[in-house]
Amino acid sequence: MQPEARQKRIQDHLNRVEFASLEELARELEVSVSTVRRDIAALESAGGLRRMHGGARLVNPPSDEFAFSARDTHQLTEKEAIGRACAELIGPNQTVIIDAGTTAYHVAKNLESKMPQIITNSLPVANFFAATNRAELILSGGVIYPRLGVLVGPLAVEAFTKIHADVAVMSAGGITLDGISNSHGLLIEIQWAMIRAAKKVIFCFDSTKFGRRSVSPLCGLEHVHTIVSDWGAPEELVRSLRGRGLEVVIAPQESDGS
Amino acid sequence: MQPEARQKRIQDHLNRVEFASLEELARELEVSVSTVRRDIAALESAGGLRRMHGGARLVNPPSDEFAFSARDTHQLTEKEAIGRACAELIGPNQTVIIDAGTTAYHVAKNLESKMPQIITNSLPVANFFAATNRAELILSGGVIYPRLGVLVGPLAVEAFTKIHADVAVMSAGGITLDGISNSHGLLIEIQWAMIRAAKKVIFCFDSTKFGRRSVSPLCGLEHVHTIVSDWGAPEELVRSLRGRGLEVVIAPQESDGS
DNA sequence: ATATTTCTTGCAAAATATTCCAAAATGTTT
DNA sequence: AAACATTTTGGAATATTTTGCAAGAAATAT
Repeated sequence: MQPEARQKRIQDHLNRVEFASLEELARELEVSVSTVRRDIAALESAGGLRRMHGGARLVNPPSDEFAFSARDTHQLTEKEAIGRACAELIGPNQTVIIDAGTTAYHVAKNLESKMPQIITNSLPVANFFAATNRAELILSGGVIYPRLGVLVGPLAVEAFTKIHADVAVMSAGGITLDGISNSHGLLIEIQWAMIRAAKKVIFCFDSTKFGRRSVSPLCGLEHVHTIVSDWGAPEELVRSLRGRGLEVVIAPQESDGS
Repeated sequence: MQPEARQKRIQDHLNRVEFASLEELARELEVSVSTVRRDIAALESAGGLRRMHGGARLVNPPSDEFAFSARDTHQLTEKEAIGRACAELIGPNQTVIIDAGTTAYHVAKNLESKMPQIITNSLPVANFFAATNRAELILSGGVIYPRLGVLVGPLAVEAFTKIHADVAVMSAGGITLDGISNSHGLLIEIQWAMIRAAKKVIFCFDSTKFGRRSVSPLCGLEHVHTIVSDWGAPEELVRSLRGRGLEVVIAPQESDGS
């Protein structure tokens, strides 16, 4: 097989899995590890991927988690359903804040057709729209928090205190009747700024987050207007939330396209 | 079979498979490898396909990836050499501003070992460092300029007016004795802010940029401390620049660990 | 700390490209 | 149809590129 064809296959493979070990690629392409090594070196120069110890990873990953990780695919269909349902709550040409985090990312993916103006501190969201050109995307400044691809720090907070938005699409680590909490303390201050900047606040939780309390409390339920979750959300808690005057949207299980 | 008909079959075959090896084509058309070789040579000069080691490839692949700023393969080896040479000018633990643009991107790729603090408005640079903790990366805010993955606008300018850096690694569209110019007017204001924010200003140009003048003037040479280019830079202009007191670094053609 | 895996580098073997030439095929003229 | 000129083809000898391997260096894991 010719080098260029092989390199294209490597790039394609990586576009699907985001990270691949050399051995994996060598087995798949039926060439030696040395050859794969040379190929990914060439591809790195071209800029499509980045060489890592043990393999190669995509430079602009479409999501912030490795797609091959089994743990992620677990909640994937739920998050996609939530993404579709939440996107329907958002009208065309609105200004919408997108929080960092996988669930909010799935909402963003469904927003393309609404010609929105998006404001975010999430690198994956930015990458998604940088490629498509169907939305105006404002990225907050900040320092990159390595594992998550989130922008944090004073620059990020400041960006959100200076703007106003129609909607904020948020996600967090847990929700109880006492309020919403998140596991990453660094994000709390930014999320606060997001909530204050938006006229309407939507929180997205996959159903495993219900009744869970993470380390850092984020805000009380009085700051939230709408909650979107999947079909697995505990009925009783949903009822209580509605009793508090919150709109709770449950995404339907069936998927049309996938 | 006549040559013309055979060449048409080759082109058709390639339109289906995108890549084809010589042996494959020879078998399919029942002619010798030599003949196929001559045919694809003819087709290449006609422009329908591109010849490569082992076979041929469609010149215009149907599903070519979206063109992102970092994927520009023009003057690739030169830019990589410039990247290596320029990285050597930067000390460990420095605060470095990296301009958006392919040449500056190649500098960034060589900076990881220096434990730098990087400040940039380039999404490709951010993506490159997104998964490492060997560099602290600060991304300016701003709205994404779609094709290039650059952050522009007031947020971006403001981010650079508020910070200070040891070095700024810049790139631009052209350099003459009158000064430096760039083709994207949107970037001028940001680049100005970068230059003001840095104690030392390094400009990287591949040699094709010498003597070229782009539409928007950016700054005079008095704001520049160092210029890095490749071995193709015109001697006379280099001498003149040195006469003006500028440090001019010419990257060596072969890659050696100097 | 040591042990293991992965990376680099240099080299020989294999695969592919280039150039040239004679045989075969095609076209032209008598 | 025969003789000749022209083009095309297949193949051989020689460069060039690519590939796989192995030993030492570097990075990561234990």
